[in-house]
Amino acid sequence: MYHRIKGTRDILPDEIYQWHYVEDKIRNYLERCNYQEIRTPLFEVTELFARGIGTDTDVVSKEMYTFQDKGHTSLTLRPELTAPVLRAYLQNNLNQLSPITKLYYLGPLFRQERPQKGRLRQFNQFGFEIIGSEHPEADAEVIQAVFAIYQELGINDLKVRINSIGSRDSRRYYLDLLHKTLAPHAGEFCATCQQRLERNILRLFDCKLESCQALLDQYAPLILDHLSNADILHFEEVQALLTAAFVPFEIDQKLVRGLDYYTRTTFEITSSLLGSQDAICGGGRYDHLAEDLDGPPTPAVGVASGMERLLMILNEIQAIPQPTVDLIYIAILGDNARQAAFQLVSRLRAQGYAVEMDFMRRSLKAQMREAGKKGADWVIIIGEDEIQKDQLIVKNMTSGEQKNLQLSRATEQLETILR
RNA sequence: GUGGGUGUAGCUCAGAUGGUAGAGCAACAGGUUGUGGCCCUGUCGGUCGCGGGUUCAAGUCCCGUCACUCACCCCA
Repeated sequence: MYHRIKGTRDILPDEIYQWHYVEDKIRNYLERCNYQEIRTPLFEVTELFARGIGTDTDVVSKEMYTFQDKGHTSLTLRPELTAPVLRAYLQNNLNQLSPITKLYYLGPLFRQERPQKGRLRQFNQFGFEIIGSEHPEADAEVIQAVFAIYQELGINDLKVRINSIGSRDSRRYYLDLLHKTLAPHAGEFCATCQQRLERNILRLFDCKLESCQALLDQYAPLILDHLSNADILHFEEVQALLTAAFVPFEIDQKLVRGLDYYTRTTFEITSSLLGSQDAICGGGRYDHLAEDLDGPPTPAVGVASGMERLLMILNEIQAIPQPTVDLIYIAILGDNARQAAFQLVSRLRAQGYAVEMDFMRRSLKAQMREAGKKGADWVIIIGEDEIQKDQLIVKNMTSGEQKNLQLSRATEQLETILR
């Protein structure tokens, strides 16, 4: 017997309605914001991710599913969607159609990590991007919109954290400063932090060790104290806009995101209902990604939200309504009734009804049980007797009432009963 | 990659000190002749993850291995 590979999931029929429900809600809200859907390939040339996300990031350095195709091109199953979306935006010259483009997506991503709660190797995200605007209202809309989607789905206890890591220039200045300040104390940090100090200094803030955090509190300059005036202004306006839109948030100067392309605004929304991986979405501004991908300078901001994590929360708070079934079941008795029944099935379906008939040739009792189990509202019984008398029986499964109708005029007569 | 937990019927789980397995639910069939949901009865269903070892005897002890899971790193 074959098994699913590690970190993947089968979404079975009794769960799929949840996905449909959530996807509908997401699409509905995003289309109210006038985002348009985009679908890009599941794999891309490896270099797109290496250049877009950054070779030093964990995602690129150790989590990608990379392989060679027969033309010896290195391909990678997409580990995130911002870079592919921007690639598509540039390649198809969407910037020629309008200076501003709002895109959303929904689909699977792949990262070869050790699976755990809320973390899979193939997982789904929805996300959206505003490409073309450098202004804080774009940042604010992205945060406001994801937050609103969660609210419409019935989730309330969420924590929105925002930060600004500055434009590239002021960030470079800050990183230098940070390094200069901390280097003399390097020996006091834990082993991994010592590596972070040299490789990816912002990650120091992620360390869970109290000793390291204490050192940071003592020595590290705070990023917000070292941004340019323009950065500060931008960040303040984002905050003002969020406040105006009633989005609660807190500033977290230690919020650092793991992808290199971010500039200025970064944010994350977390839920206490998830496990240790508590972020339901994350995003930010990436004003230089277009250039990094050899396009013209194009400011942009976006967010990516985990579908599985979203569903975990919704199940936890039981916020997904049961699906409604709307089914007519046709019970058949005897070989002579089968053709008439099958004909009725096809007629009723053509009229728009959901209809299913018995395929097991079992007793009427068993067929009724089956109909009940499937949640059928009506059962139509066609047996040998009925064929003889040009009749059929319609039974209402809720009230238990049943009526005889004329088989040859079944479709018209049913119309009035089934409504 | 590192550490912890778990692995017994389709599902959820019980199986003290070792003596070759059970329950509930589900499935299926009956409870009079062609009618569901409740109730009752019965039936089906397991090489106890896999491989070694100890023992007269192992689901139960030991070793190994695989899988799942949670956590670290990082992220959705």
